[in-house]
Amino acid sequence: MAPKKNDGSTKRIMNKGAWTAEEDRKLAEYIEIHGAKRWKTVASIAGLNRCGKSCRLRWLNYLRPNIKRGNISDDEEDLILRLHKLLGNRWSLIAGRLPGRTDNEIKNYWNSHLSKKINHNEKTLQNSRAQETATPSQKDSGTEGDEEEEGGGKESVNNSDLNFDVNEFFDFSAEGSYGLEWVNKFLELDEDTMNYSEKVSNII
DNA sequence: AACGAAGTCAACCGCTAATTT
DNA sequence: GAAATTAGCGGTTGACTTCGT
Repeated sequence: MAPKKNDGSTKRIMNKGAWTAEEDRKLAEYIEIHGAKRWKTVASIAGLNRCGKSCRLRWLNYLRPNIKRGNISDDEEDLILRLHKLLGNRWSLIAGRLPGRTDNEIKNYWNSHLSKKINHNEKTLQNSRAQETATPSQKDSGTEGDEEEEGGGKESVNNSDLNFDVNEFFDFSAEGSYGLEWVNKFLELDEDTMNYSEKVSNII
């Protein structure tokens, strides 16, 4: 039998849309006591006429302690750009390396700010390249700038010259540590225009 | 001041993966 | 091992706000 869709197993009409302060309070109170698990029961026991998914999302993106909101710093932006280049649209992984930021926030920030920025940069890059073609020079180093996207989807990074399991390689299970060592290591290497294979062998 | 376009962000949806029974 | 349930992810939507005319 196919798994039931969502958790809307009952015919009850659930609340949708923006959360009220009262709902927030109930949810936070419940989680404080019982912990953040079994979202379906959280919803019913806490007296929230919401589906479990909605509760989970609200907690993770808004009510959870230590959430940073707004004002993404230049450093954070830079990190997002670089991580996205490495990981693609794997927002939760990117968010995991930015303490206090949520995947939803980063995804939104990317879609509304950074993607445009990148498009703009690519255009200017293309223009300058077009001018350079008058004097054909060094071969196009590939990657940089034009790969964008397509990292997401499955659990692997597909670059022209590299295909590996990101989770396996970087051990994202080290939750909470926010260890940025590997990122820094990678990003240092990224400064050069070396290809991914070189990066990996260097990290190893 | 009014109105439409563009931008932003919270929340929902559909799906897969992981876990439990 | 199979089925059911739960958790989590990324894409998308829609309400609200800001900006330009």
